[in-house]
Amino acid sequence: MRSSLAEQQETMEAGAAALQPPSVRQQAVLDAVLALMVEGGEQLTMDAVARRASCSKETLYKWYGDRDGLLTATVQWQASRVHAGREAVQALDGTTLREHLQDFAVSWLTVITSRTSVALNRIAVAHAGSRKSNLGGIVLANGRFAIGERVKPVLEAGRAAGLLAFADSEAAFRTFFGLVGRDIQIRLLLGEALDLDADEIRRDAGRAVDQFLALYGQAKA
Amino acid sequence: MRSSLAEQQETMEAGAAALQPPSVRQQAVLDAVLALMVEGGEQLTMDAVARRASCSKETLYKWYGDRDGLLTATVQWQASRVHAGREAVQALDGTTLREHLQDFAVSWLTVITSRTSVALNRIAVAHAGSRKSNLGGIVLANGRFAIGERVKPVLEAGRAAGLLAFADSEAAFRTFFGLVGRDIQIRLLLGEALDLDADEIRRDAGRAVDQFLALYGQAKA
DNA sequence: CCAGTACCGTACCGTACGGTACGCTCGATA
DNA sequence: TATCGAGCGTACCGTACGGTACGGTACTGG
Repeated sequence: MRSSLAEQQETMEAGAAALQPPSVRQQAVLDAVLALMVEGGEQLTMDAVARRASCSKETLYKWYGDRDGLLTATVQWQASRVHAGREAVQALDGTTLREHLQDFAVSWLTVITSRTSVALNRIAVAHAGSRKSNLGGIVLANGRFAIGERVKPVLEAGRAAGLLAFADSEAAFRTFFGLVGRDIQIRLLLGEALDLDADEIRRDAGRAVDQFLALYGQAKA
Repeated sequence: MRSSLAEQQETMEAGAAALQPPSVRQQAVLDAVLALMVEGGEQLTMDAVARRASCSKETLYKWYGDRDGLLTATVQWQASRVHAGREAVQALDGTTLREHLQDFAVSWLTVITSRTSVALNRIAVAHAGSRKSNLGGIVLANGRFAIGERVKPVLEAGRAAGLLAFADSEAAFRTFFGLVGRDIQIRLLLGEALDLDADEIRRDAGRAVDQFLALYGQAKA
């Protein structure tokens, strides 16, 4: 008996890339799930997914094992296309450092304010309450922690170039994270409307970067 | 026909104080709900609540109208005992300003890391997804916004005393909020263990206050 | 002592939803 | 053309849970 996708995932760590990427048809199913999550009008039931994806429930169960498996696959599918590869960090000067940080801040704000992210995080948070199949862990691994791992090398390169001063890059990153996100994510998750356009995001990101550099920058920056 | 508590609440704005505080027995019921939320082992069903509170389901429905009414009342009950009254802000010097900010930071961190807050926020976030009865709004009003309204006068007093410099107290508060909370709340909501003891909270708060003062403090501070 | 009220405990109802079974179609392979 | 597997649509099952009904009990006011 061929092992189902669900069984396959069980042995994996949260957030690891899927061993076997979903087929095109499977991607369409997962996109249907995302669409339903985002619209939110309808309950996210297996029937609704099947109807939306024009597939049978039996297929859903064959592919994903159970409802949790489907949700997990959806979260991973979304995660798989969010973060691009990490580019190598070469020598930095003050300007490029600032640009890098600005880019991170903008893309992070863009992600967390997107309807998809809000919907997905809501599901994951709700799920984290009732244990079993840690969607929360996957979301954290691909969100907060993934960006941390991408930002920290930049911070360290900044320090190596004498532009930044800090002892612990993790702590420095967390401060950056706080300055960028502030109360935005929790307000969105709790249902506030609060939509930022690209301009506001850029300004917000700029302010956060300025503040971060004010706290951690060396004279040279 | 006497209007039920649920109907009574409908006409109120999110987060306003209850017109008629719950009776002692009703408080016990709401505490039972909170206890169930925090333990999380059991599903939060009306049956479970009735069993835990040793009351009949019929009574629950009489008092609260429906499940949402019960949840709403629970959130408001918890909110009602979280925030103490706002003390008047008198003249500030650098030391007392720092103390005030430190107190806010400590109490905010203590709240958001408490199991009760995490459980309640999870419920509210989940609820915010499916519209109807805005628990999210209530939680926001009594959490994030309530503390904002308490902190901003202190910031303004600090500015009046020449200790702080900022144009917009809301923006300054949001920075403070971000520096204090960082990634803590979202990590907890998404299920990370991450328990801070009182010492860590105090250190964290101190760091946040230092950073805030570094950004907004005037020479005098 | 009697009515009325509040409320507990429990049984019950309806339905929504997770999960399964099955018949049918369609495309691929021999 | 016959066979087969993948997968769609639909019907079905069991159960959990929101909500209601009702009998029994204890307390209160007359």
